[in-house]
Amino acid sequence: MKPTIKNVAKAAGVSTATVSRALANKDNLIRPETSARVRKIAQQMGYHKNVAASRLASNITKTIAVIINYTQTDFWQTILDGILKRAHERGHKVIIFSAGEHDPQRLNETINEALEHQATGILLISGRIDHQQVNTLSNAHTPYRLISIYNLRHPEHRFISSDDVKIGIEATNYLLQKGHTKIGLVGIDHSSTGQQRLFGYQKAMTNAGLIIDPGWIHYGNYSYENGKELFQEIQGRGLTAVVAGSDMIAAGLIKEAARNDVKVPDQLSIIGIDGSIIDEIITPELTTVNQDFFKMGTASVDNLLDDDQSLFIPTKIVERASVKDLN
Amino acid sequence: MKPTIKNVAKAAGVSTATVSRALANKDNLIRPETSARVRKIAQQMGYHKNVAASRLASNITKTIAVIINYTQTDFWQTILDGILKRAHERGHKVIIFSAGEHDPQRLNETINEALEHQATGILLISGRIDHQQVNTLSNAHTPYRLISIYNLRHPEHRFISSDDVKIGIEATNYLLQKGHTKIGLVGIDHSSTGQQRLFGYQKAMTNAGLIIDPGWIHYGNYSYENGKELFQEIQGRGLTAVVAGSDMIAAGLIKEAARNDVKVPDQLSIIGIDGSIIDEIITPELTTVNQDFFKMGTASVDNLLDDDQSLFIPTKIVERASVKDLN
DNA sequence: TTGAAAGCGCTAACAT
DNA sequence: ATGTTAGCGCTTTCAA
Repeated sequence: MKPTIKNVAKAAGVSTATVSRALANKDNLIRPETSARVRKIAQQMGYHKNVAASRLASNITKTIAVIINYTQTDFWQTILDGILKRAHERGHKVIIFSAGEHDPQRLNETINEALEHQATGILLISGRIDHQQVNTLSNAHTPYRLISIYNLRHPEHRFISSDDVKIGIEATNYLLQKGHTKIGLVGIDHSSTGQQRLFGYQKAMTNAGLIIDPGWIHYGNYSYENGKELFQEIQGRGLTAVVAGSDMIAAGLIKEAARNDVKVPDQLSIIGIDGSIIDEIITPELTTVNQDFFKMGTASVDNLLDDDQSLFIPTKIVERASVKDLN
Repeated sequence: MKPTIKNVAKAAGVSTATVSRALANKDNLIRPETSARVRKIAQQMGYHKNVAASRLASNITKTIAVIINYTQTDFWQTILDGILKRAHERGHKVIIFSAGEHDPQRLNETINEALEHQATGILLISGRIDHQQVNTLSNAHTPYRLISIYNLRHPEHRFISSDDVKIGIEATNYLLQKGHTKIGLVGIDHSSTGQQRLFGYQKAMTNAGLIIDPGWIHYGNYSYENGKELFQEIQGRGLTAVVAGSDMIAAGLIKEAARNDVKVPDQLSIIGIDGSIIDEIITPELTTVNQDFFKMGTASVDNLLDDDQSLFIPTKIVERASVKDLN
């Protein structure tokens, strides 16, 4: 049986209150010698406080629950880094719940688990979420923020995200400025993020007076494998440039292009949205648009704890999106 | 104020016991209509059970705590995947604690946090750990397993790991069979893992009757950046082949080799230990030794819950370590 | 099938 | 500086 505060109290010949004080380092409420002695005994017994009981009694948690609904991409890893750092700075613990891979049912369960933990607040990192799930969150009495997903028609759901419409516009404009007119969009998904990027792409093309051939747009799941698969879709359509929905899609496209003797960027320019740690590793030809994911993490913590409004993390795409020697 | 079970009970005109039964789906102890009615009311109120109180009262958790002490490499991600899958299959929740990056102090705190959570057991994924930390774990009254780190001199500390000595031997043998005699070992660290790999390398070289020049061995931290830095260390030593301590190290070496007009594998053969998702992406020249990290995750859960002995995850290095067109 | 009540391990007044 | 005690919100006998 695990030792409880009572066992420690008895072993030390003091009351449970004294043990509690000693372990909580309430130095002004306890004699240093007593405190030290109690702590030593507790350690010897291998005692660790029962956080459930502690929380129940004190009603304070200082814990941020993070839900990761992760996909093939690893963009959440850097976000999590940012969250961990800032949360630690602000004296909060972070507890992470994983909701499997794109499984709505499990995401639902996981949201409930997180809610049950009575955390200070919940951060949900997800590429996709449905109505019911957001409802569960908003009906509960726990502050939450959606990271990297938003719907401007529902301003009541606070979010922290990159401005995907802007990203779509800027990535497309970048290629337009290089003189391209037949530009494809490959590998976006049907979620909020994908749709906003699509919207940005359409806006930029239309602004430039260009007509988009529906065959220039191909959906996917942001993964490397999918990038490879999608390469054949853009063949034989006269495209000279492609906006890839993610850096992994771009990597897959480039890989397949090489296999098919299509020279990048001479015959086909590819610009990838979303940078990650593999930026430079993937291939020398590709440098990706790097959203400041880390900052997204820190901002999320601040936004949640300070109860601020929704926030777009500015991304300086064009400056960073240097596809080297592109045409 | 968040609704409690009392509020729900009052709203439904029943006792708290009935609410508890309804929410726990104890179908044989409650009339279906009552149960349904109570659950509906609870949902309308946005009620979520307080998991702290629940655990305190029932004294069951069915939760596995995972501590990630992550480093520059991302090998833990696949392990975590395996853990999540198996834990879910076995009806356990997983709660993840992050211990920052190679910070002994924080790792210590995090171990304590995990211990306080009264989980069924603790899985610690780490490349390095010191004596004090393992002590904390073993003195507490919670089962634990060390993942990917072990010390054969301390059989009391259960682990799940690849057999790094064997990996070192096989990777070196692979190059020996190709006819290399001047083989370096680059990027291993001073931890258990690194030392076992070094031991394997030494054993293989000695077995082959070769003398190791101390200048052939270079320590590092398994990261891509470090791989690039270490390239200069192996220059001008007459090496024809290198065992890289990790796939990221190998990627860094290859990148720098290219910058220095050293042809891989014609002038220098590089074999990387540890595969990860970036296997194929990094460069066509490199395919890495892929330890079955996912299996390591699932095995860890089983091993912990079934209270089995320590376990080496078999790795079929040679079959997988095809460095294409190498020499 | 439901309710009353004890108690899980801890914290925080309040008392001494 | 330390002890006593009343809960925190829930589950679980035991009774009805």
